[in-house]
Amino acid sequence: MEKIFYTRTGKMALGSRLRMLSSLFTEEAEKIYEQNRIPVRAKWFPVFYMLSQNEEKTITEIAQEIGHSQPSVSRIIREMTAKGLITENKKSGDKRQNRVALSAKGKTLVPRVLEQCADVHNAVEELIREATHDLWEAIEEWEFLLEQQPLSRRVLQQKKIRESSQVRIVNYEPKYKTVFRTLNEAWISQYFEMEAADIRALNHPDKYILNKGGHILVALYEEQPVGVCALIKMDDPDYDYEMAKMAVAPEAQGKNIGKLLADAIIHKAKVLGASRLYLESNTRLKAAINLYYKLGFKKLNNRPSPYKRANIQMALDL
Amino acid sequence: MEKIFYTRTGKMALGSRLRMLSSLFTEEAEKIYEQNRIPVRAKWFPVFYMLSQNEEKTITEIAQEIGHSQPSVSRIIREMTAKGLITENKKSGDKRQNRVALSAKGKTLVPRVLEQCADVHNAVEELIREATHDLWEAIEEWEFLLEQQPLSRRVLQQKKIRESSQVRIVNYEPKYKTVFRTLNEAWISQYFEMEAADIRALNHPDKYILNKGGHILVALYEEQPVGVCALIKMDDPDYDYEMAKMAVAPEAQGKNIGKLLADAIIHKAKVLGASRLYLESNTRLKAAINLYYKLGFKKLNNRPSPYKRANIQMALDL
DNA sequence: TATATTTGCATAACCAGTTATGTAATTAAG
DNA sequence: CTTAATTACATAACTGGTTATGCAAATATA
Repeated sequence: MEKIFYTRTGKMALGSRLRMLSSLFTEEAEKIYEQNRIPVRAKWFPVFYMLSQNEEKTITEIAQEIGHSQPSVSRIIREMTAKGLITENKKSGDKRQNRVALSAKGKTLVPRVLEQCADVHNAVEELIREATHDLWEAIEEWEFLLEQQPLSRRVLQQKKIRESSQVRIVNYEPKYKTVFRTLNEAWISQYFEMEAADIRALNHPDKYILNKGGHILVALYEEQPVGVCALIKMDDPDYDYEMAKMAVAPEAQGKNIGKLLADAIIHKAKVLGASRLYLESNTRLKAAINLYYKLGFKKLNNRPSPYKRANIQMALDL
Repeated sequence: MEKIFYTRTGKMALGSRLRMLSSLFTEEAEKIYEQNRIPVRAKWFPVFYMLSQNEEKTITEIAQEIGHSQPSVSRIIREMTAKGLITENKKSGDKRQNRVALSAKGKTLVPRVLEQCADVHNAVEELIREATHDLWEAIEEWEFLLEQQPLSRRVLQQKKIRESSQVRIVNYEPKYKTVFRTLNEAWISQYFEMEAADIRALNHPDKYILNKGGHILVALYEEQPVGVCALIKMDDPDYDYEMAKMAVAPEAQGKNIGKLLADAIIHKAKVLGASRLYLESNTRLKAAINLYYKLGFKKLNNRPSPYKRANIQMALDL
């Protein structure tokens, strides 16, 4: 492969580089058996090795132990049988099983294969010593890291980071009045029903939110308003503000906008000197509840609410 | 794959680990396209990327640039065409060529694919930062090291090292008389013809070699004599000894025995206080001549020889 | 004890690549 | 200017793996 291609596509090429390196190894392995005149195919090795550990085994056992699929082992056994390395069907009780073992001819090859195996081991170890970056350790580590969190998840996170950087949170202006109403109407009427308190607040945000000492923030993605959230002054002496009326346009979801809005609202509350935030929601809104937990909100016990849909209430100490 | 299997077979499993890791990447790549709703197969990426660099290209050009075989690109282009991403056959002069380019539909996907490509790049870079062993660098280094000397060569060297350690060089004893004769007869009559001087020396090594102040060393492999070499006292004031009658049994060749014998002979000569060694040979014996050069012997100009087959003469200053 | 489920494995079909092959178009050589 | 060699590419066949499928044997369940 052209080196140029790698450097131009960046780390995206890691997959194909791995493929190339692994196919190089496969080819070389085949050559090694040839040069030692061992009549065993390189790809038989795992099966051969398991059987060299003297006991007879079933196809499925071998497959599990070497991490191949059962049909793959099935075929390798067929090929090895054709070359006379395997005695098949040493039937035990279970007639479904194909208990296989190395034939006499197969057994005579064992020491040579194991010697060669040791040579390969040493050659690889020497390569590792020669290199400054330990490929073996690196693979082990990557297997672990990718098991912790698969590449696809990691890429998704990168996407969110990238898209977050294209989001701007701005203060409410009269031109966002419609957006504030429609975005909220959308999710409320999708999951629940619009209530009197909703209609009041959404139709007259100045009167019911802003003029009472509240605030509204708007999220812009590519300069278009796609999310809103309100910080409403409360009368309750225990709480300073309520975080409410958070809505993100469906087409802009998955871009971390909810989180960015909430962060901005919390920051705003702190700047305003608040020490405790309140919110109410409904457990059907899984993603939202999840976000609130991540922000540090804690569930609290019933407090009267003007909304029928509220079945969970949470608070955050700033 | 069972972790146990790795640890038991040692570094031999490197190939299959690489294969597993690379197939993991392939699967994840497919998922990533899916989760971003990009209607492009992961395996199309290299081709797509090349074409996104705006110019139209021929199949073969693409294949060379991305390092795939031509039929592989041919098929990818067919698949992409079926999905309407490619406009084919933008015919230039050469009617054999299939000049392809992204269609309008294909072009609309370019920014999304490139964005995703950047996300993958960043995700991998973060993984590299997270890991202590740099997989990317390791692969690069291994590609280089294996290009310098392929794995099969390295394994061969390991084999030689292992077998060398099973070789013992011992002094001649009367019981090795037959071996000394037959091993030498074998190669002489295979390549040339036995001459009078050969027959004398091989039948009466005591009289013609040992009693004249010469020595014979024997190489044992698994306690069997498989190689011989003689150090013959010379009359010539310019040279102390001649290294001659070196022979290794065909079945024991490739185990570095020739080298070990020669080293031992040279060492013996030094111990005996010699300062210059002489040998004669024939250029048809490529492997032998090669060995002599490696030992430091230098070609010299004609000196009379009792042997017809001698067409090259060499000397080594100790 | 009859029936449903599970298991072991062979076989088939698929996959993403490869090498080998055939053919038409082009270029080089006589 | 004809013939030979080369080139571009599609197609076929192979490779080393996979998943899907089907069947018979064994086990669990009613």
